[in-house]
Amino acid sequence: MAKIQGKRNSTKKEVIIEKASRLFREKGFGAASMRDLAEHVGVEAASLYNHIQSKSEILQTICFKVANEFMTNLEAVEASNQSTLKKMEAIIRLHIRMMLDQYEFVYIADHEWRHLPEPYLSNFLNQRRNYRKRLGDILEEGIGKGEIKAIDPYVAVLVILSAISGIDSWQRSRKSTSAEALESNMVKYLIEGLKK
Amino acid sequence: MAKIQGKRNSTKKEVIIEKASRLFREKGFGAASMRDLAEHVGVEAASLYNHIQSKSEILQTICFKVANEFMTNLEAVEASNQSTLKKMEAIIRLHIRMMLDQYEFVYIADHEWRHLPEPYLSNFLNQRRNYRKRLGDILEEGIGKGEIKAIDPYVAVLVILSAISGIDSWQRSRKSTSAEALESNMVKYLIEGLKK
DNA sequence: ATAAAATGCTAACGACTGTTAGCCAATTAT
DNA sequence: ATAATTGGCTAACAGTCGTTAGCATTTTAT
Repeated sequence: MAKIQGKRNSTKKEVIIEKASRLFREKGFGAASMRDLAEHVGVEAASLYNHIQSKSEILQTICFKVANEFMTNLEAVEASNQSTLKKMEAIIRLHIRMMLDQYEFVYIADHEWRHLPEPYLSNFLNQRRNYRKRLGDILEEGIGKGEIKAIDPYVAVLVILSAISGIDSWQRSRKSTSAEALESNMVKYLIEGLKK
Repeated sequence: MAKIQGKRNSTKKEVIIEKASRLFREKGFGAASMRDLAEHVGVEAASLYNHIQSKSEILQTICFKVANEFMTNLEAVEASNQSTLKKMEAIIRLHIRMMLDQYEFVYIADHEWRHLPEPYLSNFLNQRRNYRKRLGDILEEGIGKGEIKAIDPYVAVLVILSAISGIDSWQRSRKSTSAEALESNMVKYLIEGLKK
């Protein structure tokens, strides 16, 4: 049975996935070994397999957890009755926040999905394509209604998502740019390019 | 002696690096094996070592080749007498072009630098920090002269570079967006956010 | 033609990979 | 108290990794 861990309010499987996310980001999925991971969890490598089925399963869990979270949020935004600009701002802000406080997970979903085994790889890429398509549709609708500038929606989505995912190279140590300032400045830049 | 290859106007070392760049991008540095690479070059794994010294050396060559190319261009732009907007546009266009026609190399310098061994890793990161700093200085000067909008230069650099590096997820197959259209649309979006 | 250098090959080393088997102790359920 | 389950351990497997040694062949220089 999956019981509650003593210290924290999380199962050991969750601890494993959390530690793994850090390791996968630092070394890359291929270069991170199960023995490495085991050491960080405080256990022998073989013992990991009492909680997970394979190394790939960890990657799958992380990637689809992130994908589902973004997708759920997108659906909420789509169903809302805001203006196009407000919708885009909501999405942009969510992406930035996710990047800031679920950094490891988002990073892996962004950069290590290549190592997903089939059929999960195709599945993941389909979801991603679908997500971007629907973001583009929001922009296109906004253009049709004359709410935003007539920019190529595909390029705009590319720019917005890539810009945010680039926060991974942000130097958290810099005092000059706090998380809040980063978010507001980035929103400003990205939204400004959409306004008429 | 490093002699000229029969077919092409390139040494075998260059062929190895070219094939490796493709492989490193597809599988990641850690997951790409020398035996894999050897097969693509048409040779046994051990024979590679007649032309290179190690797997890491290939990564180093690629990363610093790209870094030097960008740095050289930046110096030319800095020395020029253009307006801030023109300077930024020149830099943006170069980045996009590099991304489009030296895709594999740029991708690796962007994503696989983590696997550089010390002291090359520190060296590379220093160069990158320096590059971004100087891009930020160009923007700051433009703001001081009142040529562009008073945006946070650090964030602007982050957005611009990240947006361009995100072209790696661009679907070349899409007929709807040619390389030229992509470039002009992207420049438009990114430059627009800088204008007053 | 002969020497020298470059480049290929096979075989192998030692280290490391993800994962499984089998056993034992601790915890939980009856 | 006893049985059942969970989760830890050690040992090991079969495979792959980057790399080196030693030898053979081809190409270049003299």
